[in-house]
Amino acid sequence: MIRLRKDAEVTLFPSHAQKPADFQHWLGSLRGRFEDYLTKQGLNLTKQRETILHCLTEADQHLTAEQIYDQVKKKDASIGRATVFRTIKLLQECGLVDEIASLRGSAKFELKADRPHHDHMICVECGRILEFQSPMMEKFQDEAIRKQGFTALWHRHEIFGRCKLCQKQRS
Amino acid sequence: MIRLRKDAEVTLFPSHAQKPADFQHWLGSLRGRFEDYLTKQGLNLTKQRETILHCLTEADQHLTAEQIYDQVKKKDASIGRATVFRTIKLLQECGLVDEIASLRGSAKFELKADRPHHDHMICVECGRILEFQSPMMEKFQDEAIRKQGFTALWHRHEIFGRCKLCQKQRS
DNA sequence: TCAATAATGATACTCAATCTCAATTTCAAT
DNA sequence: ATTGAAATTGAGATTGAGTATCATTATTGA
Repeated sequence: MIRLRKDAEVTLFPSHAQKPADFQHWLGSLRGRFEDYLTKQGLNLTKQRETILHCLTEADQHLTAEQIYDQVKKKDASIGRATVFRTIKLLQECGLVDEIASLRGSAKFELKADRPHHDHMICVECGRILEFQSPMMEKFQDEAIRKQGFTALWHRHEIFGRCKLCQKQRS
Repeated sequence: MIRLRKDAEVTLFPSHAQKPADFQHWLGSLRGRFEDYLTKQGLNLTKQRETILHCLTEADQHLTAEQIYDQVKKKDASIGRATVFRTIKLLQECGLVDEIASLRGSAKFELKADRPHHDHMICVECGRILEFQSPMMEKFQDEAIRKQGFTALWHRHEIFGRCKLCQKQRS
């Protein structure tokens, strides 16, 4: 028999993460982590890659690659689309960025950085993405993985439906 | 404090579902459910749609639309790709088929029919899809949905990693 | 029967994402 | 600073899954 504390069940997150108080320091530390990873791979932190990371830190919502590209062009119009895609992939590899499947079409991305793992509810009406966390859910997931003898690399848990606001507008 | 029975936690499924003993009866009942849905929508159960459903009942693994198309052509070479895509969509709408995101590229589909809800582990090496079920995980998920005031329509919970066999081959 | 509607298959198209490749930049070792 | 190897880039071509179009065929209900 497993016993659970009721208050440990589920936590809702605000719809987009709050920026750290010391933004510059935070940005610097992320840049450092990116550079460490690149160096380890024999790659360099170019100004394009820095610009793209910078745009992601400024975003306060989940963005598609195209939306990131639009933001990037405001800072440096010469950066190409391919570079944005390539850099997002690098950021995923080093664990700084997570991909979230959008309803249809292009994927959306979020800066993971040091945020705790969380899952998503995606509104099929307005596209809003809500975040939640449930350590107990993770616990049972891990149990399934262990039982199966599987080695998990990453996972996605996405609930599609209608958010509170869009339900109101319907009725 | 919530108390859980340890044996209610996690169930693993065999990698592909077993066929019901009375296959013909099962197929007939699925055909009936499909027809009911179509009729309700003012649509007809054509021989093409019947053939596609039939192929899905015979499959013993998760298939991409293209793979379903290949199977369908063995039964009736005149059926077009578009019809396969359209029919899969109809089968999803009436709850007979579920979509599973594959690692990359095309989606995979499985016949849901009366199988209990389950989630998937997807091996990034060999593409194998393993199934598991955790009522408790669902419970916490529902709690998050309730707290958020969300109305869930469907969800996907997919764990990507390496299966037991592919780990062995690596070491 | 026959008009209205549904369904089909071939093909053109869309769109995100990836690939190619020549040109440029960066780095490490002189 | 110079140089050669390797990394990086941007433009544009390409891929590939899925969708839209549309003329033709099938089905339905009056």
